[in-house]
Amino acid sequence: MSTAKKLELSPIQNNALRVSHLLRQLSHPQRLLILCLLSGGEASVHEILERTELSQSHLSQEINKLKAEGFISSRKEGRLIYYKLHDQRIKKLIQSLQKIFC
Amino acid sequence: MSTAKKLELSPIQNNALRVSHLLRQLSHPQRLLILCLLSGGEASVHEILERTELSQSHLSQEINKLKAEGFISSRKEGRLIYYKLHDQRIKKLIQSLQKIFC
DNA sequence: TTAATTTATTATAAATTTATAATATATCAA
DNA sequence: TTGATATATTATAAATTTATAATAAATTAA
Repeated sequence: MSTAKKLELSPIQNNALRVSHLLRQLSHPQRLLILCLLSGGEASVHEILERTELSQSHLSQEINKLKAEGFISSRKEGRLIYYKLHDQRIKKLIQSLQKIFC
Repeated sequence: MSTAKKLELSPIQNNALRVSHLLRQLSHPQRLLILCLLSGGEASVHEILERTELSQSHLSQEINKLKAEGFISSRKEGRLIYYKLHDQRIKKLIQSLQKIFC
């Protein structure tokens, strides 16, 4: 049903939907910050925790969202978990944002 | 008070806040579409209405938000109101998005 | 084994955003 | 002046997002 509805959309509407959905993830300050940090390379959850202003639990949830979207991927090493950017388009976007706004 | 809090933030936190806030505006499909349309040049509310999937009232409200953020500006001509992109950074961002995702 | 550390999960309260309906205002044409 | 058209405003219901607290699970060190 929602699939059918999506298929009815014009290509432009569809693009707007796709891209806006993805931008929603970047529209939260701490999530954006996480992606910026990771654009500089891999980091453990603990390292990210120190550089964002989130509680442990909250950070974990936000990381989950980014992972669910396929933006980041993880690697386990002992009891640490390292995350890194997984989507090249997101990497490009972060770079564009830095170029334009920072 | 909230000002004081903002001043306490590190420059990086501050950037994340600024930019995420602005991305929030682009993270709504029809708002993003409006900006994309306007990146192709001026358009009247009525023209925008025909190319988005919003009610008249809803469109007006969304346009208001974009205007309040300084993303777009208006010009009145008779009973029509024309809007156009007002922020060069937003224009650049829309172009980047199109390049990366479309 | 026990305790400490690192990360995830679940439930939920609080805040914000989105959408709808009703109404208002301004401009023009007849 | 009246009616039609274009746009804005206000109130508010509904949906979504964000944040907090409590708890769980996995790993390592002692």
